[in-house]
Amino acid sequence: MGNIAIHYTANCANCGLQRICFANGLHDTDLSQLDELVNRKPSLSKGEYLFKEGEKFTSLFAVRAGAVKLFSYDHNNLEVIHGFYLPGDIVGMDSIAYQEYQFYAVALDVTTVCEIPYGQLSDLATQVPNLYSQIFSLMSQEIVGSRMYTSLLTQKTAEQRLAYFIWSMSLKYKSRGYLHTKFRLNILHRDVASYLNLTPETVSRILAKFNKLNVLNWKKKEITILNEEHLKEFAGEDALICSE
Amino acid sequence: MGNIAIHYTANCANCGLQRICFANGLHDTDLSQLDELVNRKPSLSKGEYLFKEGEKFTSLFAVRAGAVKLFSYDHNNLEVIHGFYLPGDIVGMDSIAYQEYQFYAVALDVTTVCEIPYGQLSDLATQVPNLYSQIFSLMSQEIVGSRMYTSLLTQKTAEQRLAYFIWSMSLKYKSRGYLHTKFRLNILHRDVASYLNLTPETVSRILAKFNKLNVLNWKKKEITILNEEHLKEFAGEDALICSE
DNA sequence: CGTAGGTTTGAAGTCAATCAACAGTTGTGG
DNA sequence: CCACAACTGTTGATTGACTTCAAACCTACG
Repeated sequence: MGNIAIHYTANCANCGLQRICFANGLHDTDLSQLDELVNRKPSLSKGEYLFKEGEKFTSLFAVRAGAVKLFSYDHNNLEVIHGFYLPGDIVGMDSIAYQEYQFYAVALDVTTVCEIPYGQLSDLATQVPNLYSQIFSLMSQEIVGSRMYTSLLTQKTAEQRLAYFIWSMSLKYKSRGYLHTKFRLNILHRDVASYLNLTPETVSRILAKFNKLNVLNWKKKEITILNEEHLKEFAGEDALICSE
Repeated sequence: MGNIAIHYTANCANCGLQRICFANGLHDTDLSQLDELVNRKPSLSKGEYLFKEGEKFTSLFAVRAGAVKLFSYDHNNLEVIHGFYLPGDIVGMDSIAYQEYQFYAVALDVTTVCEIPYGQLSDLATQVPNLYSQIFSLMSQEIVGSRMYTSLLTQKTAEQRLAYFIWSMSLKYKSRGYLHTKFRLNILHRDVASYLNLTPETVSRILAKFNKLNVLNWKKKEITILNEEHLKEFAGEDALICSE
């Protein structure tokens, strides 16, 4: 069961995610400049931190593989989860305004990221206006995404929230070209509950219901969607905007 | 009771809000360039729209006086309120990523705004790196602010939410140099309820309680805070970060 | 001065949380 | 590789914070 190390040089030009990363809309020459400042780290294993709350803000991170959760602690020292980041997502933009990271970011699985030093990105952008537009656009999407998340938590029932969450994960995999009706999602039910502002008990009860109704099955980190239409209905008719 | 029109030329250099607007940290020469692209509109009266959902995105708006609410409609055609904007706040940043405004923005009172055409702002910023930093910073603050708002709605009780809302309004007036224990706030209880994800009935009941306990009084658009310490306690010990 | 929209107050209802007990899963050390 | 401990997930009974429904009372403004 030894792994054979596959050796190739990752770069922005050959990255399958460039359409949804900073690289979107850049010319080849600009792309190679962006490529040069990206620091490609070795894989993080489960439980390793990208950054912690209060640390000096230095870089943004683009997720290339795996999954990252962003969280803080409430006054009872319980985790409050602000989001899950999958390949193509950018982590850390909320910390630009401040000198330090605002939250904790931890790998949920074996995860690879591109580290993008913010100072250098910012410098490069002064020479590449398209890059600025791209950063603005991503930040603006983050604001709208955050408003939509708030609507999800406040306007929808527990059942709708969970159905929407799973449906949007499925959509994400679909947009990345993966199978979207059966995929691995290494997120604890407890963490999903926290993200959706529910208790693990409630999540468990709703999953039991979905399973009974043959809508979907979530066992051992593996999600199987059995009835997409039905799932969408549970998510609520006026499905929220999904950025991708 | 006729008004005497006071005639003077408003500009960024003499604006009392420059520290919290885009102008923050700019040199005099850059400031005058920013000043030139700002379009100062005549006052809006109550009920006039800055923009509507779906309209082409052209400009950001800095509130100079009055109040603006940002909202959309839910599936029952009821208003969902995303925020209130007071002097010094910037409206519209969530729409940068898209070609069109994402929400409705309406004046709640007689309101004056500076219209900042986004294309021109963006062009100017390519020549003035400090301006870029300032835009990034404001957007990043908007993201963090949005996360904090979500925490408020999901982690706090109805009583804490309302106490925090009033307390943060008071702080805002304080930071702008106004009296912070007695001020006019032309926001309907119904709108506050919507913003805090409560019903008007619940807001009414809690205000009755605060009034009975001599914590504060909110009658006829006028808020009087009688016991600041007590109000802060009702808002919850680990008071949320307030950006200003 | 009258009326429509906003607010208040009380009674009844509900969704999801909490509490509690058990079952299944994972990971670790002997 | 098994055994045990610690963690994670499930299920049922009960509770509570806020909503919903209903009706009366303001108050702003034509």
